[in-house]
Amino acid sequence: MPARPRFIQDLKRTHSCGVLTAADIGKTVVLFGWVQNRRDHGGCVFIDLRDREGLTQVVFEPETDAEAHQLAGTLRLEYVVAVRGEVRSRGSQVNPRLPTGEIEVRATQLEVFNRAETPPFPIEDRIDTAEEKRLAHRYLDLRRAPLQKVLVIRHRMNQAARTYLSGRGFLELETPFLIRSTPGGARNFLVPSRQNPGKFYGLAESPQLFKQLYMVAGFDRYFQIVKCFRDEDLRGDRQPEFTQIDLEMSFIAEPDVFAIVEGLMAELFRVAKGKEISAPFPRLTYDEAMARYGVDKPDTRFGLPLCEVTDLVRAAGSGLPLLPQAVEQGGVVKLLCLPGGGGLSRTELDGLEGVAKSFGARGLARAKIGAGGEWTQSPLAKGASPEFRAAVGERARAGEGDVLLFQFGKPKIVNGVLGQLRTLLAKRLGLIPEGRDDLLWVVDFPLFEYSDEANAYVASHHPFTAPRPEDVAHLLSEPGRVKARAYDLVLNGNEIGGGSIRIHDSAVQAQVFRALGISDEEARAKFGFLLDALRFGAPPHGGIALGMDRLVMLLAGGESLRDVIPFPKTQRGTDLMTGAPGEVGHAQLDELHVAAVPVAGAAKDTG
RNA sequence: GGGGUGUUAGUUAAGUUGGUUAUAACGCCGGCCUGUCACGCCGGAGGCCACGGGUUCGAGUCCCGUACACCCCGCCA
Repeated sequence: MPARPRFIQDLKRTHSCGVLTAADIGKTVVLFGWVQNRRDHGGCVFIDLRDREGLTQVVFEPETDAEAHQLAGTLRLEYVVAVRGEVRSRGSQVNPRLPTGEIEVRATQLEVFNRAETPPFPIEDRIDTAEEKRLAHRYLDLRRAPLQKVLVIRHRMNQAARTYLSGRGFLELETPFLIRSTPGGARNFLVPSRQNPGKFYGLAESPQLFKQLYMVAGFDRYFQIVKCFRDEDLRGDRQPEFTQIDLEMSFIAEPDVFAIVEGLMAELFRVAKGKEISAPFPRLTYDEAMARYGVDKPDTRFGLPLCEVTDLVRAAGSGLPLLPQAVEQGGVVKLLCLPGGGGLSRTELDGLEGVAKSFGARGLARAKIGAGGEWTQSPLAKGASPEFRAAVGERARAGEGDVLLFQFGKPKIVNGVLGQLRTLLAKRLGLIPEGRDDLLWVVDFPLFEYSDEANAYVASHHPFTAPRPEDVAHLLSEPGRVKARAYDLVLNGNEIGGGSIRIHDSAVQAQVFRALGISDEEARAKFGFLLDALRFGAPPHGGIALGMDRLVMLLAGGESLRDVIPFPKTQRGTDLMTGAPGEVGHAQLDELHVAAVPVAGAAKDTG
């Protein structure tokens, strides 16, 4: 009796588990995969075999092959097996929910490559297992089709970006991760240098300076799909290491960057969603965005604009409680008009005050407009004259039954609170149209922002961002009014990219450092290499970086970045699978010339 | 750094006013079953109620603290 052919050595995989159809009936096939499900009828045994492409039903019958049938009885979920058999019609018993539902494979040979312990959670499309448990066994979570689908889309987006940019003269060039720790901006992860006692590398928070140096070196167009590292507190849309599509171009201005990115976004939408988007994208100035939406990344898919009434309050005078005082102190008064009160109950509206406070508000004055234009349920009702109410109503286009939500005080707080309320209410009231995608550019950011904490101006983008030429004269005299040649790309209220035209003139760069309160010596010490580079013939240049993870999340679907990053960290930056970050021994620390300081109140030293 | 929610079997959840042996479903194990695809039927095992204190005759339940996860504010040039 001749030896049976062996799987892998003699019998190669002929098909994946997602492709067989009625057209394949009669073929002998070899499938490899995992046992998704088994239905054992004693006589015949059904197995759903799974690989990354899909599911195929395999049937084992004693009369077809007794040995395979007997072995099939021992199969359990997630066993890794090989099957050889004949593709057969299911006759009238098709499964319309499966792409391969017209056929099944009648097995003539079965081998178990590996058995599996019972998984800690089911390997199914829809599970409600705690994320904590899924992250601890991420390799099992990644077996599930929804995650595999996202990573396939992510692959396509990476491919599309490379193809698109390469086709337009961009070179994919690498930059170091281990760099000099840069002050300001995001906190760097530090890496102690064994060879240089007492010194540290910083992990690059972006390739910013190096891509500029590529421009100085004459590479003209650079791109990279690159990891960035930032040691800041995390959110659902922020991870300590994340990926950017980073690009930089020489001899260009803003419209050139916009055109390239608009084309790139069109490609990404195409491969991720099969959707065509229209370009150019609308442009909104930073000031317009703040005035109308309260944020610099407005979601324009719905209305609910903010409405400023500072001037009306000033004109109305002192009859009103609180408001005029806020205006006198240089504050602003803005409001959000909820048509028909948004259909919210009084209790729900009351609850908004707590929400507003969580966003930094001191309170949330509101007013419901009555039939005669009077204000009710409002602390402002008493002091507001009919004229004031009418003027406010007209400006806010408000009428009977509408509810006005007021904020007054410092613009930053007022805008922040109302801006966040606006998006929250839109979600809660279902105002966001399904399937709509709004892409837009926000431009003319301020070059500097005043930091109360630092008691000084700080760069709002980064210190290498070019000021608008007409503002250069004000750099030192009125830094607050200088606009930057910076731009953000916004998708549905999410910042998905940001960039700028850079400073290519060392004299301007020196002035910016001075405006930021960075002394020549300090600038020399920290960015000497860049200042030098700018003096040796730097071309005009600029670029942008797109947040790849966030893009995948928004285009492929996902609640958080953890759904689109294969091996993500928790909110505290830990990896529940590997246990990173972990403790290291004294010997390792000694070698690095580093000593760990025990945390106050910590349990004990396990060294 | 601050606010909020949660933690009960492998998984998801229930657990009343603090009171007998902590329930259910799915999964798991054993048996039966030749057309299932959420297969079905019979039987069984499985618990440090996150951890540490406290209140009480008695705590899964009440109080305090800790840990972990998630959401939000601050932070993210």
